[in-house]
Amino acid sequence: MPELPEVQTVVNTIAGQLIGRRIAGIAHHRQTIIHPRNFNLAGHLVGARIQSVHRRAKRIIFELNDNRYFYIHLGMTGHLSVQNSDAPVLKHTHLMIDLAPKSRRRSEKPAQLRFCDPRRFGGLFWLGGQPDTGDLGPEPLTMTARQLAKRLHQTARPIKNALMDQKLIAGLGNIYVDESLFASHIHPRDCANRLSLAQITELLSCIKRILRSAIRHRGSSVRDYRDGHGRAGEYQNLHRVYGRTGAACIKCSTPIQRMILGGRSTHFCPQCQKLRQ
DNA sequence: GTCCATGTTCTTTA
DNA sequence: CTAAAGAACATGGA
Repeated sequence: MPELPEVQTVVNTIAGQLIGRRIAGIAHHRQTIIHPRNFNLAGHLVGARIQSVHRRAKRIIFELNDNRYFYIHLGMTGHLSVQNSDAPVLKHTHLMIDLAPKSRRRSEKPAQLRFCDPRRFGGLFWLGGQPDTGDLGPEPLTMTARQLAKRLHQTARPIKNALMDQKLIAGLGNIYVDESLFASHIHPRDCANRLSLAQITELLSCIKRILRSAIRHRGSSVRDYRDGHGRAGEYQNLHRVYGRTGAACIKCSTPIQRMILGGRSTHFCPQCQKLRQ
């Protein structure tokens, strides 16, 4: 489900409904999606107020009023939304956080933040007082080409694998790496440390343009992804290589090829993205 | 039954 | 030591 644009869109669609609200209770949760295991979630959350909600890489970071933090990762199929407490509970809903009413008006219906995740690759991660776990690379949207070049030149991995590495650059996933490499005419298997500064400058500029456009289009709904209102994104209609195996390249009509790199499907145009090695 | 899936982490292999 | 490759997690759709 979620790469940077999708996670940003979820934040954009739920933050306003959460900020300033007190957590009144935990209605239901499955312990295995809570980290660390056996963490007393209700004991730490109930009574706290949500101060801010923001995105870091693919994580949705919640700041509580007493300077404690946790984040929710959507994994591959996670959905996060604010719903009325009497709304039907979908199968695979693993966490429901009761929100205290915003006002005292009796007409306001009780609401819950709900986390639903069929494959359970996602979860809630308690951070305590330290929001920066130190295991993530820079944000692509604020990174400089020099910064990216320095990091890429330290590894001989294929550029596709390097860009998927959250410690090297944080927030990209399979869709946006493939799309960015196509846009910058770089073969996915080109060695990261053999790319020129000019190529990396172009690559980063494509990454930024594509991510911004994807956020404007509220993410890519290929399969499972929905925003905080349950609404699909639109950027999947603008994919040029991802999921287009065998279809004609939008620039040169050559059939888009698919190969496996880093254990993931990798889509590219063999004509527009020549291997330079 | 088969293969595939927007992610991360751990283990095995080279 | 490094890094590549593979498996694992769990569920569902084509």
